[in-house]
Amino acid sequence: MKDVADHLGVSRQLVSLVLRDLPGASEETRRRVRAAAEELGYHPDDSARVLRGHRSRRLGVLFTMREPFEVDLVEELFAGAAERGYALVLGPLSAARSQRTVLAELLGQRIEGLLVLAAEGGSATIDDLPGIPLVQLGGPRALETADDVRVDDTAGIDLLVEHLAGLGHRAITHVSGGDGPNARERRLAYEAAMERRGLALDVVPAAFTEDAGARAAQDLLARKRLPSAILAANDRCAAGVLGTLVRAGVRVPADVSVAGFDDSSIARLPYTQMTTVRHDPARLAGAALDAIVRRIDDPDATTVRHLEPPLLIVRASTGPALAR
Amino acid sequence: MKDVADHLGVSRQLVSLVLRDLPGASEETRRRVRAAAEELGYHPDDSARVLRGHRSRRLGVLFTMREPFEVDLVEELFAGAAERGYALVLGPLSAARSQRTVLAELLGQRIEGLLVLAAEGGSATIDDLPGIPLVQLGGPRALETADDVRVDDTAGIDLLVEHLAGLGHRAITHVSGGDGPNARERRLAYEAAMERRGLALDVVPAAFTEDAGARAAQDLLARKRLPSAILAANDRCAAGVLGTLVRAGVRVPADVSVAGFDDSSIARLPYTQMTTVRHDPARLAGAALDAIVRRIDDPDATTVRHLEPPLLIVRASTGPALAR
DNA sequence: CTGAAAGCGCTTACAG
DNA sequence: CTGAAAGCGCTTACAG
Repeated sequence: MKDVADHLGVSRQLVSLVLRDLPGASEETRRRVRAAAEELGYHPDDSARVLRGHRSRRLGVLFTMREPFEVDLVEELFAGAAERGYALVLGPLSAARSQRTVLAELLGQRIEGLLVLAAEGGSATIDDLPGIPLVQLGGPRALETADDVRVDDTAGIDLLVEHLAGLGHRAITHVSGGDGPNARERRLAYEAAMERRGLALDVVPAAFTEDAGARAAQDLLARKRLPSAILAANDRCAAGVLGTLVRAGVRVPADVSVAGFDDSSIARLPYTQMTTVRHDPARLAGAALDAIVRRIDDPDATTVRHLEPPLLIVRASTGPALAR
Repeated sequence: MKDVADHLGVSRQLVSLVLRDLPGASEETRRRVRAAAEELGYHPDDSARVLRGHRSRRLGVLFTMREPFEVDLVEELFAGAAERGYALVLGPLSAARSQRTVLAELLGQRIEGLLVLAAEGGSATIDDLPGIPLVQLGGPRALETADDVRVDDTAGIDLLVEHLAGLGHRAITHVSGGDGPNARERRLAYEAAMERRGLALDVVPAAFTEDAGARAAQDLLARKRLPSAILAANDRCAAGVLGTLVRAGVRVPADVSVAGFDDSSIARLPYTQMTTVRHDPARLAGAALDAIVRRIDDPDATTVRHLEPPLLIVRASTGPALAR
């Protein structure tokens, strides 16, 4: 910073002012300072800024890079955090990097709040968080006291059952998410929606992965008769079901309709064209950021529970039921 | 740190010593210090450490979270960097975050070296890097002077053509990666391998995505006659080809064999079972880290060019050619 | 706008 | 092992 200041013959705090967009410098001076910083390849040292300022203006994000929908959310969080004057510190979880390890790294970075997306990570050990605010974005609702932003699972499943029943389907099987996050809510919503219509329940336990969907489809293929429609716990699972059925010579949707949940990129592929339910990652990210900023500003604010309404997306993987 | 020291009645630098695993404290003392740090929920401030030390021991990574193989590499980089005493600072690229923006963030974190994975990002503007070492890990070879670690594309394509020709295939179509990174190398390798065997070339330009593979498959389906085998530029593209063919009623591999490149998770799905070529992400990550650490320690070291040999993985998407 | 000063939480070096 | 000191690159507050 001194180099930039000396280069222009101005003071260091003038440079500091300009680069932080604070008032106290003319337009002309700002332009010159910015040009000089650019020319000298100067980048302010984040460590020094954080160390000196009483606030880091950093938010930590616990998530899984392998989950496409979590990556969608993180992209939106980047944009939303910047708008609100915060930087994001990524804490990607994996088999080799436990929640504990990643959390220690984030705390070493002096984050002011934590966004927990990590569906699989579970928030089990998160209670030893040293008093910084935490917002759960989807995933298991581990902390009753934390702010919480998530999709309305029940409404989403209702939309899908309504859609399938409207197409004349009565034998609708749910390939569930097993023990996964939100799996229970979705299964219960399926059961309630079916019972409300007087339709028989059929649940095949699986998980939120293509592999689990493929295994469930094999189980269904081994039966005397396939269901008329299959409602999978999420898109990845639905893709496993669909891929396996198609390779076994079953026509989708002529023989069986298949629907997913999430509207992730996998649902939009030309050979998938999956009917599903969309929840807008930008809206979810915005709600989560609003919640955490609010909590940082006022630790005693009342707890937020945001339920995002889903939207039905009808594509080519569902069609009218066969009369039989 | 002072709190921890006072809690035990020891000095601050004793605590500092122990937490950095330096010599100068007894085992018993180390145990007590660690226990007290744990109890008080103390996490050393990374900003202070970096600011004070003359080295950050941080490495930046430019990559794309949506590319499964890049995520595989990043996971391995985390482990490898820790072994070598470095921390990773992630710089995920996306439509909303340009290379310039992300690079500025990484430089603000005082990274000592940069690993560029970002296949799509291109290293176009990277020449304005202020003198920190850069290693390219796959992707376009933008900087002739930089260390470079990548898969041996030519050897990989050779293995696949050899495999298909050995199964009796003669009409082998290459669905290419178009303008994508490494696409040209792979296409040239295909052409050379085919010509060496006296086989006719057939290249359908596409890209490294499922969508592009699906479009290419539609083009092939519109022809009077399908090729006997299809060699796609990568697994994602091959999955698009395979998914589209299967939905059109083509049997794989009975009617057409399909092969990919990368051995990403998509190739291992039960309804894909793709023959492909594997390059070990752990080995690639290790080579890239060795290169960057070497370059940090000795900026004048000779340029590294690491070509990782690939391994043929035969699965169920390829089979004997039909006699016709 | 400038100039001089303090201080964030550490690490480093040194005398004891 | 302790104690006292310096300093990393900034931000903040203040008198001019």
